[in-house]
Amino acid sequence: MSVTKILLVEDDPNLGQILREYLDLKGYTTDLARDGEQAFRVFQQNQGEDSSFDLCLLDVMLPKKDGFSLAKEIRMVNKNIPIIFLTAKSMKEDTLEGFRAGADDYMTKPFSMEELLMRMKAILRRSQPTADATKENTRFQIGDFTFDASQQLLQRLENGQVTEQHKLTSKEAELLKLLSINKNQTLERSLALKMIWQNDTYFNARSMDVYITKLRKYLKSDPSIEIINVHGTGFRLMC
Amino acid sequence: MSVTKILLVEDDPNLGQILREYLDLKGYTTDLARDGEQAFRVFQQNQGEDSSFDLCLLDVMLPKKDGFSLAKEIRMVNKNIPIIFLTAKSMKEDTLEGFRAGADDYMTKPFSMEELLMRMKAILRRSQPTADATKENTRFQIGDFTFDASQQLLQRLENGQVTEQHKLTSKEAELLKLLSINKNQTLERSLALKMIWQNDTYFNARSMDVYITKLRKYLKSDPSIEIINVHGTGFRLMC
DNA sequence: AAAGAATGTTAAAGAATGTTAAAAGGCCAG
DNA sequence: CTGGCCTTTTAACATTCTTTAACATTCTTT
Repeated sequence: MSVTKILLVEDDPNLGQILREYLDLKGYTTDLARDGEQAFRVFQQNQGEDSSFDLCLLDVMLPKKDGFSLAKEIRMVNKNIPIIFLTAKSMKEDTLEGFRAGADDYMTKPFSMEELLMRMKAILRRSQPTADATKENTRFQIGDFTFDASQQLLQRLENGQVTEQHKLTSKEAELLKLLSINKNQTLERSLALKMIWQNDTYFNARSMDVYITKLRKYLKSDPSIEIINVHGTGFRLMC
Repeated sequence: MSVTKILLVEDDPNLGQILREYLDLKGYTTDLARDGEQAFRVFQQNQGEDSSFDLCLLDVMLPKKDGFSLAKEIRMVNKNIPIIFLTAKSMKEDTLEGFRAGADDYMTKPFSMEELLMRMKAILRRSQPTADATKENTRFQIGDFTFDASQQLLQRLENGQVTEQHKLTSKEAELLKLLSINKNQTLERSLALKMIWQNDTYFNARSMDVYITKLRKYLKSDPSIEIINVHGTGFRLMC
């Protein structure tokens, strides 16, 4: 990884183009997306490859999907990637909300491109050493179970012996993966729906409930594992 | 390293004291130095030990040795420690110079302490790979009862035997957790409402009263436990 | 002591979730 | 192309959670 790749998401064509040119001039490779949904598609396509992004610059106000939601989804796929918000709003609530979503920094418009560059460097300097931790984790430990998300395989191991094994369907595996990433934390319903079913509707939500029941059955043999419901919010995998 | 240690360098006694108290309140251990030379001495003395600092907050304008020079010297001793500048000057030249000296961030006075905290957390999260938000304290002792907030499980133990067990709902658990954190202190109604129900309205307050009744029922079997009401203020868990 | 507000308690209503089974959709071998 | 098999969605019914309503009691103020 010699070239640093930036995902820039900005709907203002003017600013987007200028920033892109500036960053390219400074030796970065920049991909520019115009809205939140497009951005997430681009991000996912590049993820895991040799060509995955090193840093995200996200406008907060975007068409189709706002920057904060986008950040949450990106972090779901890659927990470590640095994220900087570009925002016209300077209200405290917003900045705090942004940091909660896992931002590393933010810039309030209008900003100096030099300062942006300095902040990017400060963050990249810190995140480079961990760069290999960026590689996507597809293996999870869940109580006695080992779950390989890419193989969609869930195995129970008791002193080295495989005592139980389930081949999961794609939907089962995707849901269990999201739960595993957020182990011991609440996975928001709407987030899971958008990640797996693409949109949050009543029927998809019911479908998800059916899958929760299935996962509970698979994991039943280890009583220390539980998928608990947080009423009105989502689910939490406890172990 | 369970406690995060901060080196705070600020010559304004007022601001220094306030910041220190705020950070201590938030669970950090803070050392306060008044000038650049003193600061560097304190830093060196703590370096290398188990008790070395995790982050520096440096005022730029300091007696005896300015913040930028101090930062350079500190970086000489420890290349990785995160540094945040506190500056009254907002001129671009200065901020750039600061970043060149190896800053991770800077705050222009006057700033919000909350925002400072958010930025500190963003930086610490990245520099402490082991920081795991899942492992906060969630176990409480309430009379004969043990309450695990993350598992939402309330058990009565009598000489090692579980004689009673309640799986709490999310709302029940959140409320009992707040009460437990403030054990033998008054938990303010409006605080609990904002934390659990997001806003303080008449109906949410009544809902909370219903939950208080439920918790009292769960805890009834140990007469040494009481949830008392402080009229017009809130509730207190006594035991 | 009386009035008004705050709290205590129970029950009912409505919404969310749990679970099972049947229907619909997709894929592949024959 | 077509029947069987697997996956996913929809339907139906059961259960649980939260809020709201209603009425009782307690507290504070006057």
